[in-house]
Amino acid sequence: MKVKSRGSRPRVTFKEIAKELGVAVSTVSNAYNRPNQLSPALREKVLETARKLGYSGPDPMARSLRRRRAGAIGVVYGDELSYAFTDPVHALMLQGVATAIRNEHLGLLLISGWSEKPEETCAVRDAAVDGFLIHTLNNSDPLLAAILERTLPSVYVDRPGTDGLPSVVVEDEGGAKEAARHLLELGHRNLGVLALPLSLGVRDGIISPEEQAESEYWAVRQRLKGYRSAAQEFGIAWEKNVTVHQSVENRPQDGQVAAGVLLSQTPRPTAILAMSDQLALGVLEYATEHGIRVPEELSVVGFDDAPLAARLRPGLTTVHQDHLEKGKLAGQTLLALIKGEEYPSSVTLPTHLVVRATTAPPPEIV
Amino acid sequence: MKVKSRGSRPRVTFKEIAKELGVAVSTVSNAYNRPNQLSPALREKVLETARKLGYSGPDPMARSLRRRRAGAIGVVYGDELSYAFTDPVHALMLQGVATAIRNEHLGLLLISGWSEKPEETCAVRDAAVDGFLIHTLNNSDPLLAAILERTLPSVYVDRPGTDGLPSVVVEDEGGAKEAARHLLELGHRNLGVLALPLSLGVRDGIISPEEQAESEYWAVRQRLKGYRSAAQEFGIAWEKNVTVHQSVENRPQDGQVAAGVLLSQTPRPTAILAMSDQLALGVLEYATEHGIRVPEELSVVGFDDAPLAARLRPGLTTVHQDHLEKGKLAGQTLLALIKGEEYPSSVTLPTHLVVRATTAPPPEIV
DNA sequence: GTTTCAGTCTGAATCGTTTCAGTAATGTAG
DNA sequence: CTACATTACTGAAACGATTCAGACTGAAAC
Repeated sequence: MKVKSRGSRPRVTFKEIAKELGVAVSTVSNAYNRPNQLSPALREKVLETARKLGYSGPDPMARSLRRRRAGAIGVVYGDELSYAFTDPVHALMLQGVATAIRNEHLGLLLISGWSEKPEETCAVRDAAVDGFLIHTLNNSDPLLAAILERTLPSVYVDRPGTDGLPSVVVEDEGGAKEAARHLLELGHRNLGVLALPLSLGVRDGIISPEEQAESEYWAVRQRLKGYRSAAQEFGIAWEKNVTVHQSVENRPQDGQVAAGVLLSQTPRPTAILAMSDQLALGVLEYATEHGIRVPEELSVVGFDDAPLAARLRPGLTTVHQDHLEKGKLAGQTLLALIKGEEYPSSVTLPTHLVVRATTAPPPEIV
Repeated sequence: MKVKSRGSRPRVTFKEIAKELGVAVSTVSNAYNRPNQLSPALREKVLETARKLGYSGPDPMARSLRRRRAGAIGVVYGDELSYAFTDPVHALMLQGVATAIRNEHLGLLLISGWSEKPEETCAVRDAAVDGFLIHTLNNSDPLLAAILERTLPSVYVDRPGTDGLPSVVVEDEGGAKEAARHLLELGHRNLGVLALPLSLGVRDGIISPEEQAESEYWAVRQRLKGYRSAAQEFGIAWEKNVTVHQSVENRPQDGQVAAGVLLSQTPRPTAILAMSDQLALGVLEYATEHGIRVPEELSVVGFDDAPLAARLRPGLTTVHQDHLEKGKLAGQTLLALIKGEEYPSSVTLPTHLVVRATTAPPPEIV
C-alpha cells in the first residue's frame, strides 16, 4: 500500500511558546538549558506549554550553529559508504572509535566522498561534524583536499599526518618483514604477494617492480617495503622470485581469483603473503577447491589477525595488529584535538606475527 | 610527543569576503551556490578572495539551519554504538541503507542512545538528521519516545510501525516455523531454543514459558511464535520438550555458553534452534570442543543466513533473509518519506529455510 | 525614442537558537 | 535606612548562511 505524507503545519519554535506564555524567548531557552536560571514553577509552565503546542524540542541545527559544535565526528569513505561495513577489520577499527566517544554525546557520521561528478565533494563540505577521521586517502585525492579545506580537527589513521595533524599508524613495515622472514626461514624461495590496491583507480593484476615503487597508499608501500627488505636479507632476487598481484577490492573472492593468477606463474610460488586476512581467506578457499593442501603444498600468511583468522581450520598464520586499539586511540586523539587538550602528535602501534597452521616448509625441500 | 593545538583566529565568513571585495553578502553566496546569477569574472574574484583569506567553505550548520535540511539520516543504537559493527548481519543491513542513499549526498549518522544518566537522551535530541531509521527499540524504550518527539520522517526496521510510520520487516514467524518444522520432520522431539534477548535489561539464562510470552521485541516474539506453532503442529508439548535460553549479546561466545546450558538439560535436546547465525556458530564451536558430532549427534539451525553460514564446514542450515534488501528498502522508504514522495506503508520480506549440512535425524531414531 | 528584457547585483528578512549584559525586585548586612 | 548581593527574568545581538523581491544596467525589439 502506498501512502503520501501529509503536509506539515508550520513548526513550533521557542518564539511561539514565549508568545503563548508572555515570557521572553530567552526564558524558554533557559527552561531547557539552564533550569537553575528560572523558578521551578515557571520552568514547569514552559515545558507544559511546549508539550501542549506539540513542540519537537530545540532545533539541533540552530543549536549547533549558535554553539559552534556539531555533535558528531566524520569518517569519510573514498568510494562507496558500504565499505565501512564490508571489511570486518575496518568495522573493528570503527568499533574502537565508538568506544572512545561513548561518553561524549557524539555521533559517528559516515560520509561517502563518492559522487557522480568527480568535482563534487558535496557530502564532505556539507557534513556537520566537529572533526574528521582520515584514512585510506592518499595525498593526491581531491577528497583529502576537500577535508583539509574545512580546517577542522582531524586525525589520520593508517598513514602519517600532513599539515601538522596527528596520526595513528601501525608497524606495517615491521610486521610485513616478519611475515616474509618467517616464510624464508621455512625455506620458501618463490613467493607470491597479494597486495591491496597501490593507487586510486587501478585494476586487478600482476604488478611490475617499477609500478610497485609508486604506490600512493602509505600502508601498502610500507608492507611491500617490509616484504622486500626480508627478501634482501635472505639474498632473494625480488624481481625473479617474488610476484606481486594487486586486488582492488578486499574480499575473499578477490583473493581467490588472485590466488589462481599467482599460482599459475613460473616459478610457481610455494607461499603467499597476503596484505589482508580477507585476501588470505580467498587463497585458502582456492586451495580447498583445487585440492591444494595447506600448509603442506602451499603456505599462506595473512595480515590483520581478524577474529576469523584464529577461528579458521587450519588457523591462519598472520600479522597481528590491534584494530580496536587503533580506532580507540584515533578517537581519543581526535577528541583531545577538538577539546583543545593535549594530544599525542603521532602514535605507532606494534604488530607481530602470529604463527598458526597455514605455514610450513615448502614441499620439495631437500 | 604531546602537542597542544594553537588557538584559532576568528573565522572567515561571507561577510568578510564581501567587505574585502566591496560586494553584497548575497553575491558571495551566489558565487558558491548559483554561479549563473553573477558574471564569471566576479565569481572568480570572489572565489579568489575567499582563497586568499583562507575561507573554509560555507558553514554546514548555518546552511542546514537556513535550508532546513541536515544532509544525514540517523540510526540509533539503544546500547553501545559498537553494536553497529559487531553484528555482521546488521552491518549488512546498513550496507543496504548505504546503497539506497548513495546518490543523495546524505551521510549516515550513527547515534548511541546510551547515556550515563538514564533520562538524558541528548544524542538523539541533538542529532542533525533529516530522518531516523528505528530498529531494535521496543515501545517502552524511552529512546523511542525521544525519537518520536522529534517528529521527523522515520522508518521502522524489523518491527511494525507506530504513529502511522512505515516499516520494513521480514517473515520472522514463517521462517522460524519452517526451521522448527524441518527439525521435527527429521524426527527430533526435544529441542533447545537459543533466543535473542526478550526484553530490555534482561540476563542470560533459561526462560520459563510464562516469561516467553512477554517478549517486548517484536522479531523475537514472532520467531518464538513460529517455533511454537510448528511444535503444536507436531503435537509436541512445548513446556516439556522445548527449552528456551536467552543470550543478551549476540556473539558466538554467548552461543557457546548457552549451548552448554541447553545440552545439560533433561531431556537433552537433540537439536538446537538459534535465533541468529552468530549464536548457532557458538553452538558449533561448543560441539567441536566437546567432541559432539554435527549433525550426527546434534542438529543445529541458525537464523539470518549470514555470509559465513555458507562458508562454514559443515555448512549451516539456517533461515535465509535478505539483509541487504531490507536495508535498501528501509533506506528508500525513508528517502521517499523525507522528500514527500509516495512510499510503501509497510513491507514484509520473505524468508526461507536453507538446508545445508548441520541438520540430520536424531541419533537414537528407530 | 520608448519598451522590454535578460543579466547582474543588492538589502533585508529569515532560519531557531544561545548568550550576555542588564533591569527590577527581593532579601541581607551593616 | 543605605548599600550590596541574589534571584528571576528580559532584550537584543549574535551564529553564518540563504532567499527573494527589487534596482540598476545596457542592449535588443518595436
